[in-house]
Amino acid sequence: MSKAITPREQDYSQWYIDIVLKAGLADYSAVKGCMVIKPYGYALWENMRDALDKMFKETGHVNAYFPLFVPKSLFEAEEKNAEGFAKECAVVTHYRLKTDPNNKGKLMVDPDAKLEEELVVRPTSEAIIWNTYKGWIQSYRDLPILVNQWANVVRWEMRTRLFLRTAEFLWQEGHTAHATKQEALEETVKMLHVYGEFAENFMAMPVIKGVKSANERFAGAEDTYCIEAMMQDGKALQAGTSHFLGQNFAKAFNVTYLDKNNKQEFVWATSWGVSTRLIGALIMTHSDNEGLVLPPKLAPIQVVIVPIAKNEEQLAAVRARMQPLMDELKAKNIRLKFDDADNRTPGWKFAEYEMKGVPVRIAVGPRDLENNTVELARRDERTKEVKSMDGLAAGIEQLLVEIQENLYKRSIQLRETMITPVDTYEDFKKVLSEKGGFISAHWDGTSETEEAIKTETKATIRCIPLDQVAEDGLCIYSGKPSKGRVLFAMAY
RNA sequence: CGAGGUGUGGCGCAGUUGGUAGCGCACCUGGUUUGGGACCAGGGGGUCGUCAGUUCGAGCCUGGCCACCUCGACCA
Repeated sequence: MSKAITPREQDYSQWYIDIVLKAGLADYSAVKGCMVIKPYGYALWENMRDALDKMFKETGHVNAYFPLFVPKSLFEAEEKNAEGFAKECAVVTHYRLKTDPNNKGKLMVDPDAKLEEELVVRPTSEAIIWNTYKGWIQSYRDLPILVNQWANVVRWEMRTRLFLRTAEFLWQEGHTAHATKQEALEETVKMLHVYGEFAENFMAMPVIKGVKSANERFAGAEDTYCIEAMMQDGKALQAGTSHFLGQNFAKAFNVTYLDKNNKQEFVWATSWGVSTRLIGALIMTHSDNEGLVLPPKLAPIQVVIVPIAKNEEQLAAVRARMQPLMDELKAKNIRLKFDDADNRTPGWKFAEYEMKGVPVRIAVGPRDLENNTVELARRDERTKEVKSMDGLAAGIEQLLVEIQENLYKRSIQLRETMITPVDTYEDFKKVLSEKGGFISAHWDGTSETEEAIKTETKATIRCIPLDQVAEDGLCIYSGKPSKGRVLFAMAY
């Protein structure tokens, strides 16, 4: 592994790629656009997944699993959804290979094994799930259905980026069914807040909650709510979405229930999801030129102990001295690694764990054993100090909390500087090209205006913030009246 | 899909006028080391992306093909 990563200032894209590869999160694979998530990256995802899963269950959801394949006839049932995804669907047409008679040792698709009906590899699961829900729902007593699934999906993207947009990715998708519009709307917003809370509390990543404009809405949704995060380079990243699907899927799949008055009604739906893209968001929110920076709540390793020893006896002495501390930390459920690998020097390990974003590092050597101290280093601020071994476990526990808070504080400060209100299109273009970030501006509410701005500047409306203040103004583009500001940005 | 790039040991790369493959890191052994990516000595490991052509001889020349990456277009 080479030593340096490309500095952020020099080439942000390359910096990001370097972090992903050199921190050992993921690798390129033999398949274009698909990545291998390596153990360290997967451990990070597992921590995210576990925290989210707990939050889903606390809000009454249960997990289930639906098929990877969606028969084409089901996939196309909800027209807007199908159209929206059609261009990026992988399709299974055959179910068998055979040896190629003209090419020894090679296989070919068996033309006799053509499927009667093509199977779409799910880019999202609304279709297969709503086809299933049809059989689950007869009465209002069957509602609500609050199901989530952890799964992989495939979207055959032209252009991929590690974690941010891969052809196959891991995610969770919640699919709920409700008796009333009101309840479905409440669910949509509730899950948006779950995502917001996860982003802020666990990822230490500030997000803006809002609603998508019609142009950016999920195909098949009545409304798409989202959390939008601001990356260090001034580009926005959609970090999670929660969709109010109305009765679109219920109508497409004829999912109805009998209400208390024995009246047949269509079911109301929501769906919501976050993906491994969050790992990309995490990287671009906190990391620096030394590598990854991870919030303690999600870090696979929260504390690493690097022993410094000239020989086996010294190593044994360090280990013995650290054992009580390690026991204490483990009792506090702190994820810990004691790195006694003898083929790496301490200096190498210091650099390596900084690259991997481990929040707290402890170095202990003979000098410390003598003085009853350790060297304690924190990744977020890259500072280190000598601390007494006495009361260290509690101090470390506190430090992890402090680092978590500091990362959030730091990123929200940066984010605040990245929201710029503008009142003219000239200023809009100027801020966009010179500074980036979110631009808060008046918009007349039409798709035409949004489209025109996108064509001219590549910026899109990231969201209409939920906390938008009522303010009369004029659309920066059309000059028509507007009742509040929306957020524009260049986006990933 | 457009532009560019790259394919040589696990990784990163070099390879001159064509003469039968090398460097750094990593790995193995031994020793010295270890407080910010250690050092010495010895050692193992490569059908040079693929197919064809030119040639006595191809990593190198010619042509085709394939793969992956980057940037852009596209993208809920």
